[in-house]
Amino acid sequence: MEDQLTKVFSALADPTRRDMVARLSFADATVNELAEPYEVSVQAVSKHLKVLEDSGLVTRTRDAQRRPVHLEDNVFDLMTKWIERYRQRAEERYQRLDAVLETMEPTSTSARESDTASETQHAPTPGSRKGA
Amino acid sequence: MEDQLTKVFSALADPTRRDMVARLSFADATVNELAEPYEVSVQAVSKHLKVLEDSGLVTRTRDAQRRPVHLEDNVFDLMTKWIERYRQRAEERYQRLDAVLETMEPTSTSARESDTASETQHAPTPGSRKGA
DNA sequence: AACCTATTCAACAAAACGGTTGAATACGTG
DNA sequence: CACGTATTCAACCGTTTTGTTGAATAGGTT
Repeated sequence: MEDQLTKVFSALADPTRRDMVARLSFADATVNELAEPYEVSVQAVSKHLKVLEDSGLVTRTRDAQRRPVHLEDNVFDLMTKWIERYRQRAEERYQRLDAVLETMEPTSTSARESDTASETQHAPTPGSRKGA
Repeated sequence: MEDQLTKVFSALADPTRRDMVARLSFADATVNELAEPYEVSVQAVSKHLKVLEDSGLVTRTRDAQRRPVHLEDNVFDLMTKWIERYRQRAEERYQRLDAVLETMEPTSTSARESDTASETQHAPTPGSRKGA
């Protein structure tokens, strides 16, 4: 898993991790502090933190044997930009009312221009392949 | 996995799925159309679609033996709301400059009010438990 | 030095994920 | 009706994820 967008989205795809982010939005915290309210081991929380860190959502500084975790707000923009881009496009399309029609009979208006759509990598090169 | 937020985030945590959403923002498409550019089987794409559908990001109508997929823009708001909420809070905190200090010595200003943080469910009740 | 605390590393297991192939099912058409 | 196309279901498989426990590392404290 390379790209940051994937990392950020998967990082937030976990309720515990989202809750940690929520709490970190108020104040930095140590691993132990963060682990306290959850019913999982500190090690598990440490792993969650690693995921968040790898995604760029949090950073860790050092304070003696403690490693305070800090929420990095800038990464959020990455997501909102992605979301807004397509949400807007979908909305526009809806407003123009083509929506329902263009599925069945491309009316020249749009239909086939999905070229620009691909987010950098078009063929996500998955594992093997059907005829492989 | 119950809550929609989790479903939506995990749905978008996959590059292929994000690309499908991107393409669907231009026009509705059938499973086969969607599968075409990728190097995976149609069945795989069908599965991806199911994930997107379960998350509420897309809906499927019926047109003879075809099942056109339509992007449901409204779900995006769910995410942006969540994101904005905490990004804003983190930003505010940064601007007040408490940020660095409050980790080491709670200066009465804030530090412990993470109560409101928890997103509905505080204890995400994971699998078993350490001492179980 | 001996010890306690904070955090991570390592090995392991169960479950989820993403893909595959083969067989259904649903529907239009010669 | 036989057939072709579109799509899904089912069983299976390798990899990743999430959690556990036990041991290691880092840094204060007495």
